[in-house]
Amino acid sequence: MNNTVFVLADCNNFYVSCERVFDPSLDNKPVVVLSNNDGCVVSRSNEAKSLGIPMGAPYHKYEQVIKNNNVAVFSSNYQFYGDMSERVMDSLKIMNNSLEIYSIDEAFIRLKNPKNLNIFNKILTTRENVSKWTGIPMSFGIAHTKTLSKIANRIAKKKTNVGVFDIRQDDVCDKLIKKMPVEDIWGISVNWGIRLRSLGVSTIYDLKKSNPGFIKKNLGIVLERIVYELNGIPCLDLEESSPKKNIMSSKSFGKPIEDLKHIEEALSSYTSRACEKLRSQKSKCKGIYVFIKTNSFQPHRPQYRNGLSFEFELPTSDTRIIVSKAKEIMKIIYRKGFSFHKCGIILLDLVPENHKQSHFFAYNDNDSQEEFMNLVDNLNKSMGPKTLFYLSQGINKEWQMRSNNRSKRYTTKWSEILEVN
DNA sequence: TCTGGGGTCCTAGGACCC
DNA sequence: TCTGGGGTCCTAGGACCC
Repeated sequence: MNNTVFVLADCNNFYVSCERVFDPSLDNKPVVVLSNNDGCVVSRSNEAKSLGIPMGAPYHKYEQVIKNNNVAVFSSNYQFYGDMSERVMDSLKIMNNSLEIYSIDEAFIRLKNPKNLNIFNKILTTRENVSKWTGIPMSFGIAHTKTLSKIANRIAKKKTNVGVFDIRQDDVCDKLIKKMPVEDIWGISVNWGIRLRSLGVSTIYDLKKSNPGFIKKNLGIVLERIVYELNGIPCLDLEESSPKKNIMSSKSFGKPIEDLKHIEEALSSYTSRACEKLRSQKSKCKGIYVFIKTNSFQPHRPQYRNGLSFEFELPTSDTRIIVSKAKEIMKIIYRKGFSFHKCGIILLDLVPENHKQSHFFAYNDNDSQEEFMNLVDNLNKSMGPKTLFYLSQGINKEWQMRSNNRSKRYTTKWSEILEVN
């Protein structure tokens, strides 16, 4: 048996928990947080889960249940959640060096040579400290591989009071996973569940006992790795922060839009956001992909979708260059007479910003461009997002997303700081 | 009326080469 | 008349994740 230990740390009902930190009257009450545009339910308190509101449910379908049960409803407030996430991750980092931030509310911790350590107690302390420092409740799963730590985490969340579960004992593990469906594994969803079941594999234990070669032949290398991981043989290591390879920014509009001018405004705004992210990870992009689509949830309406990519002569992170090219592409893919629902941009093939592959013919004015963009970024950082923005993003914003119940940005905006009376 | 947004990795198949 | 086999690279699309 290998000696490395992986711990998956996961925030409980993260967005709801964030809201509760600044409004304790929400404790023990049903609470949901909606996606952008108030579209779907993306975070639920345990009380809301008990009411049968599923993850990802369209809000409008559950509006009645929500009203009847006095469920508190919040629009998503990503500035706030992002900041709370940073606090949680920083807390984890103080206590554990090897950390992989896997998503806004999850991180893997790797403990090397943990022989002389009482891991369970160490993790209990970690959990207490995060709760004390940030107010966010977490669950922890301890195991020999990442895949098993995910399973341990699920058990910690559902079946323990302390929020920590160690699954390293083989007999303990086997007993539990005999009762768990194969779809409870990280990386196995409905589709693969169906194929596995057709091969006679229906529980996690069944998959653990499968022949890796047979699984590889029938389902590919990803599933084969999972079989090894279930047996305590790590195939996945910590992936310490690597820069993104693509950056996307897209949103559905607050209402259907036909006018090219409004679409261009929205696109400018999303592009500008994508470029900020690009520069903040110190990258440039070699190309872009721009797309537009009608609402596929309304199949009786005329449907249209299109997208087109473009490659720059030189990698760039200049908002002005990227916005103007994105708008050119939009003019090509746009068609008059459709009600559009969403558009977006993906920045492709990102390279480090100092990777200056000079092009013999291309005009190169990088330095003054970079100075200008830095100025804009710094100003927006210190004075608040969108202090300075491009006129092409529009003023009236016909396309602005719906966000009717957003809480205050308690931790990132002075004007919205919590007041105690 | 109202169904999110942002990622990663793998595979199959075509183009091309020797 | 005969028309291989093996390799690489690229891309689109599928599957998964939170």
